[in-house]
Amino acid sequence: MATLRDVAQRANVSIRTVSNVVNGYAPVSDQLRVRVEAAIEELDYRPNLIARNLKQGRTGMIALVVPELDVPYFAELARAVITAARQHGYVVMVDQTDGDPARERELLGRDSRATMFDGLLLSPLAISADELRRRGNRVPIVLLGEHIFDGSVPHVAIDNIAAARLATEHLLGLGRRRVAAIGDQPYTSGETAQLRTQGYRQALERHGIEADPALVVPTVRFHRRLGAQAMEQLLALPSPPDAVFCYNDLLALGAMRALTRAGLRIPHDVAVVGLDDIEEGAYSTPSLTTVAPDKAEIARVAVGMLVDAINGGATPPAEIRTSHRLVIRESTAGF
Amino acid sequence: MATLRDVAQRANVSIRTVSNVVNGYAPVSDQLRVRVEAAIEELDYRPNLIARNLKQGRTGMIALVVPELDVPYFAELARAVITAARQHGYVVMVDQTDGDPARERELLGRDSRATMFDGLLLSPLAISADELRRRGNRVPIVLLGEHIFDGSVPHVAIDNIAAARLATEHLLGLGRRRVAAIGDQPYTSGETAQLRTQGYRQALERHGIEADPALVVPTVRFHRRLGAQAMEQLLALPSPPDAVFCYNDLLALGAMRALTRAGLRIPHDVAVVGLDDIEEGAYSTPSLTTVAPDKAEIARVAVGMLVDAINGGATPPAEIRTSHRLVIRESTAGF
DNA sequence: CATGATGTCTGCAACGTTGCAGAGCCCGCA
DNA sequence: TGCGGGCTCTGCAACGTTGCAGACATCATG
Repeated sequence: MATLRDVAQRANVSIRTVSNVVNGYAPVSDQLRVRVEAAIEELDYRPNLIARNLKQGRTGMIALVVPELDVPYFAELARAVITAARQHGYVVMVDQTDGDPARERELLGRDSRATMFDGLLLSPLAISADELRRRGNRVPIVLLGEHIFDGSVPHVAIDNIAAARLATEHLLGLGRRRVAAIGDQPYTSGETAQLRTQGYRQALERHGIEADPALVVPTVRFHRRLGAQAMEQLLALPSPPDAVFCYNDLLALGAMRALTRAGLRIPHDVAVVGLDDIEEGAYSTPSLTTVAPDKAEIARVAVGMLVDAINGGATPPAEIRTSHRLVIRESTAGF
Repeated sequence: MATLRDVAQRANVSIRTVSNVVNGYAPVSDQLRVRVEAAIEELDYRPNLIARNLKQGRTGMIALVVPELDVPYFAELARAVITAARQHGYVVMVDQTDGDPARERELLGRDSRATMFDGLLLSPLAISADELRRRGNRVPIVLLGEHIFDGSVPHVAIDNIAAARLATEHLLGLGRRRVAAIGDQPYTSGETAQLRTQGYRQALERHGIEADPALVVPTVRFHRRLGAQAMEQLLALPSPPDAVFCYNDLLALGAMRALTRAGLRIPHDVAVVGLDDIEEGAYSTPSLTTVAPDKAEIARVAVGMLVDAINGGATPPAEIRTSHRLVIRESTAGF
């Protein structure tokens, strides 16, 4: 690989001048510029970005860390983040933790590659705010999605309680009275799920319906298969539900699959609502009513905050609530 | 951020010794090691990876470039690549081109960030082998997926002709005789699609069935909506098909959606086969028969070749065919 | 013609790290 | 006691780039 030095030698100018030509910094006479550009061309010189990064103390890269990249929600979010980052001149390194707490913690550890990035977008599953706070002031971090939040780390998420309430009230509005919930996670790291359960309960309460504990089915993760299993469990109840709010679309798609297999009609026998608005739900049979977070907005806001933190240094840690809306499709609207 | 120098000062040793402790290179006495480690701890020192990279001439990062990250196939592939790369000690920068030829070419251009990576995995849509060859010997590249190949760039893909033939013959084996194909791309950059069309034709030929041009519907891209549109077009024919081979699962899911909406039964009226084996197809209603490429194998082989090229220097450009198999589900097997 | 202003170009140092070669020390052995 | 060898530790230089300060030439101006 040709370096600035090689080009300088060939063009018979100083290294510095070549650098000036490459970056368009200082004024360079046309004569020299032409000569330098010719040398660049002949040697097929390309700037060594690593050296440039070292010198400038920045890489122009941010990292996006998600649990699983092939979960449609994260894939769609990743796409939005890449697009948003690009508009600020950043590229995105995507990594996944497989939901493994140890892998999440690696990020904060001593040998983390985090120093290669100007900033970090993290969608945490297991890591606590406490751990994050203790990490000292290193690379700027913005959290994506809900998590216990103590004000020390900026984060961007929808209002999970309101979103869950909206979904549940939609089902109640259809006249359903035995509304189940799939996806609760009543243990430490399941804050998002717990908030959604709160929203679900609030909606029931507002309609004067007593919550039936048997109708709230926890799942360790938010995958199709677990949604199907949970639905089967609900159908086996003495008095099965006439509607289900699933904490994400994958659970809902799995639940619909189980309903169909059981010979039940959606929404006639059981209405289904999801959350995430992944593209798959718009094409499923039946198509899925869902609460849609504005992923582009999440990405835009999060990347914006991160870039501010990178440039400005001290942005006040903020907790941003992005918008969501109900998208009504066949799974609650007739077929 | 503390540097080696800071730690060295605090521990009263040379910079070099600190470096040795950090990297475990030379033997260091326990006494010194403890002192250095204490200083590291107190200053919360972390190695500057950019400087290390510059010194060592490698970054430990490879880039994966795909058209669209939220297309399930690419998301699943990306996950497999990240996993495979991790086992070689590499992390993966994922970028997407949105299928924009200009964005693909940027990668090879002078100001590309490609110099930040030790290697490049590229799933090209628009770029030609010719352009790739001309790029001179820079970062090692391995291509993913089918593309016109002249032996100058290594690439990894399934045998598209065989895969398409397998799908089509499965439909013919069910006794279907009007087998349609959705997804042809009879223009420059559509080599993958063209190969699948060849396989489709070969299967028809082997069964002595004359190909009906009206049954081959091209689509500009491989998305659900286009699959639905193509299916509607086929249903409008005077003599509609009794089976469809879709060039990927998304097209197939869209097609099934159109069939269901039209009140037709799958597979009773029309059988459907896709290609890619995305998880979504296992949970659709009906679930989707598909030809499954071994994505883990693709990732493993491609990353392996890339790492070899990075280390060894000159690996012979090879064209690797990875395996595929037919996964039979409800869309061709009764409901 | 002297002067300063302007316009080009350059050398030096530094970013933080690691490779290399060698310095100093201590130990065991003759 | 002297010497060689092994074990620790260190200083220097370099990776390829850019910031800075300044050198030099040219030009306009008084």
